[in-house]
Amino acid sequence: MRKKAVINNSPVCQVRMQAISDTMSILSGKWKFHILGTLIEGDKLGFMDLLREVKGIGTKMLSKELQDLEMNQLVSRTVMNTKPITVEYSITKYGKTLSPLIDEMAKWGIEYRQSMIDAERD
Amino acid sequence: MRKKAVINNSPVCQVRMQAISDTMSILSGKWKFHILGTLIEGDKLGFMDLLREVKGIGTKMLSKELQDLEMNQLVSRTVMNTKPITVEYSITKYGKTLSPLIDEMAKWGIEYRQSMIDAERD
DNA sequence: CAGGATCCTTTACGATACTG
DNA sequence: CAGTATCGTAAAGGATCCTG
Repeated sequence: MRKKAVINNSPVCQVRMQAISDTMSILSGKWKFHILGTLIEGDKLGFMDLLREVKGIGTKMLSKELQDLEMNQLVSRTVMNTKPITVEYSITKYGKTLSPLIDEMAKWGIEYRQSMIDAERD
Repeated sequence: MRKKAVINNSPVCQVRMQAISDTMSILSGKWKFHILGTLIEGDKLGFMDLLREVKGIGTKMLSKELQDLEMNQLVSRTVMNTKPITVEYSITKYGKTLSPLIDEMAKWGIEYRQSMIDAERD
């Protein structure tokens, strides 16, 4: 009878894993963090503004990702009364609750780059 | 001449975006956070242990993701001197630097669930 | 036990053209 | 301007079988 590795599979831990999955699925894809980051920097941007700022993205992806984010209340979309019509996207109050997470990602990434540079000099 | 939205595209900001991309690409895919989370909870797990703990994953994905993580120094792999051979996977010291990020993901996900529940009762 | 090889499905993503 | 529609490619992921 072999030993079985026992890890912490308490309810708390299951909830944690589920939470991580939730977060990941909401922020999944290549562009969401970029879009959110951009909107956090510069509040109120038009579709074309985002297309320019989020380097490399196309209209299809931008449109789709914005819809996802809007559905999850992370960004708001306002159609302006102009002609031709313009739209203003901005981050919601709720979307701003992602700032600590985004900051952590940026922080870790920066430290990662640094550790790569350090490792090169040996 | 139309107004152009000006956002913060300073070098600092570019670096930040790049850092976020780096982090994402290292932790990309459906399973990396799960594997890391599991290894942080229960240090020293065999391949089969992980296969059991990371619910839903198959051998191919597990194997591939572990290799990715090992390549980035986030987990270590030790072949034991047994027969048949067994392997011990564990999180590295460097891998543990991801804890704050993982914690943030879990935290946000939990709050997200709660906000969904709250929104339901209106 | 640990994992590679193979085959297959599905999803993500991208380029381009078009519309109110 | 702000998208949608269409088409095509590539990558991700999964099921199953096989081997040292």
